[in-house]
Amino acid sequence: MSNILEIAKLAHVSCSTVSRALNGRKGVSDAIRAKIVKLAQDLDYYPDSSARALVSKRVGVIGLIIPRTSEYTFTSPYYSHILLGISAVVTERGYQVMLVINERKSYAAFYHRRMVDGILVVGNHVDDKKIWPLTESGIPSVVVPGFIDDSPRNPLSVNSENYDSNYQAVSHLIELGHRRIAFILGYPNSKYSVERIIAYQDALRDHGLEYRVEYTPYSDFSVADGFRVMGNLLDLPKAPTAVLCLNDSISIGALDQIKSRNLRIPEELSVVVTCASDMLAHYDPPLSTIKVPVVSVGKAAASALIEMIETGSAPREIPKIPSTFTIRKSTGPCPRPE
Amino acid sequence: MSNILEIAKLAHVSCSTVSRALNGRKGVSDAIRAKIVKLAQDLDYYPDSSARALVSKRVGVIGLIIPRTSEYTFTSPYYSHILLGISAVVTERGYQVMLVINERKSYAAFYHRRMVDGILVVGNHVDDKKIWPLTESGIPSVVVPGFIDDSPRNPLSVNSENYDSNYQAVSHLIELGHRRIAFILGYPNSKYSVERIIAYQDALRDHGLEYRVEYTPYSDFSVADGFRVMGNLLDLPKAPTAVLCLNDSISIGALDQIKSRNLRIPEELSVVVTCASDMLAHYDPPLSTIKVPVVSVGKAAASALIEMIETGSAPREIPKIPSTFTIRKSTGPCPRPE
DNA sequence: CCGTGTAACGCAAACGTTTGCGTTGGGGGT
DNA sequence: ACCCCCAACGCAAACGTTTGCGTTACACGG
Repeated sequence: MSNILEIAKLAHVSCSTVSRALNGRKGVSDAIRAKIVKLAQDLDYYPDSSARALVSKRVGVIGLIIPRTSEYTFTSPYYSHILLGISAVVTERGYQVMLVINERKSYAAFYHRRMVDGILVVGNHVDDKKIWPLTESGIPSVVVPGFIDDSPRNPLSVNSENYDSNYQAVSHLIELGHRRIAFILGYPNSKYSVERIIAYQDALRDHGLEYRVEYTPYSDFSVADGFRVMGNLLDLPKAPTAVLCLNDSISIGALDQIKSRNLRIPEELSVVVTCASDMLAHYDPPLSTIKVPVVSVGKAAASALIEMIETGSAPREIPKIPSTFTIRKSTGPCPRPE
Repeated sequence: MSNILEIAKLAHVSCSTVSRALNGRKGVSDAIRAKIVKLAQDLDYYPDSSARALVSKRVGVIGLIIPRTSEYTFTSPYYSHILLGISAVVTERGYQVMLVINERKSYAAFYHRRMVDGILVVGNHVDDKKIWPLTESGIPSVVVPGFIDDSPRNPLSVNSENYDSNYQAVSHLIELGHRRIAFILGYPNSKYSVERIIAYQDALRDHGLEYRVEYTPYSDFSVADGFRVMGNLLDLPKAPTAVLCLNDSISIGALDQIKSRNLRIPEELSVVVTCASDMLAHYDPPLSTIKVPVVSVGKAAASALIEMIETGSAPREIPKIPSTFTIRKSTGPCPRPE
């Protein structure tokens, strides 16, 4: 309701002094600063964001693009944890988050209209043609998680390390004697899937095993599809003796399928799940898990974007957030060695 | 990059004419309007939101408060569908959505700083003390879904109709001969739970049945807790012959529990699920369902808020969005009549 | 006592847009 | 021919803040 000029009059100073005092800049004595701060408190003063943005050219808002504002993205534990990480950093750095849900216009328009200082794209199955204009216009922008190819036209991207942990998990199963190891994947073009399938293939090859495509079915990342695909695997003439699941939802669906057939874990079937959340933390038996630190990924992405905004240049290197493979009780010796 | 003045010079008109032309107001001839529009296109002109907001006092943004920016809210099908409805309306009406995730400051501060034109509170387990200042300051605000009590201090709220559909479902089960009917609830203080439990109690009473508290356990709304609570119910000395579940997640957990015990639906146990999403649409057998039109709830809330913003007064009456009870194959005659 | 540096503060422009009011010109009614 | 009205357009203030620059006053060293 009140503005800077009003405070200035009551404090018998100029409005520039009020601005400096309230923004914590130097050039104002402690006594006057205290008086101004108290006055602002009493008058219930709030700075007008629009006026501030108009002159300072910064609005303190980052745009969050969730390409599919659909059931899937909001519902997915993976994405909701990324959002948690983003929220934490953004709040800490004093920014706000604007959801960019109006996809009819280009993403860049939100920057050009000065509604946001930078853009954070969440989701790796994004239409490249809507992404490229961001880098071409020099708009501070980060894509998380990762990106499919490393074209120079793509913005900076942040991802977890996906190769090592998967390699370890597959090696672990092989060392337990398993030869028929399945891996339920997600969408074919997801970088998330690609890195892991390569690790899987490498581990097989390094141990002298053959890669068989029928053991690496795709899914749509959902619980229902995890259930369906797991059923297909178990119906194979040579059903796998061990299975890895790519994400939380697939894991839940697959475990449901296994439970519905009364197969014992790990006596009859070994299971390794990939977890972003801790929804499966209390499963019986405790699950051997590839834990993906998704919250950290979100934090790293937000940090990188804010650094781009504030320094005007891209960070040197984005650290890959390491995943960790932990052996628990859901993986055991192969029941029927060949 | 370019501004209104630049366009004005090139078009040999004043900047007020440019403003009127671009905003579709009358008072500018067709010829000049066309020239200005083309010029704006060529110059890649975007209006500066800050400057516009500064003078017009409207920013075209609504603040979205999700009290728990936690795993729960983002993950829940219920809330994600509300967000879908909100998104649709907000986009259609030309607004943007800002996530209010900085809970350290009061919600009202976002309005006073003119970052938002109104505030939409999503979630009914909200701290009242953070809500009240909204109405007291006359800030356009809507709470969805519903609110616990009808204190005049509370803002406008939007909810689905919850009583009738639940009454019908319970009556349906009673008419099938069931006498031991369980109802897995959510948090005790959720309005969502309260209305439904009253309908449940009324239906029992109207049919001369006794209400037994051990059949109406609380849960935390999650899949895991649905699983746990369903297990407790089935372990009762007098286990129920029919069960209702309050939301999607509880339903999934409860169905998992039933499946893990190999109980046949509906021969051994009748089930009625409450659905906001269609995650359970293809379940076998097809489920008797209380369908809650959550997307519509979100739409109604957003519409009401925008009306408050634009007219300055609260809408007369918010329609209750009706839920519908549909009988399918998961409810059958009571297996062991008493 | 003088010169110099510095902290504290005021002045006023600038940011880009909207909008009330004033002016102009031309057309239509009497 | 006169008056009046309205459409089309310009002028300039206003929105609230930030900030570069100028001014003042005071301390301090020489």
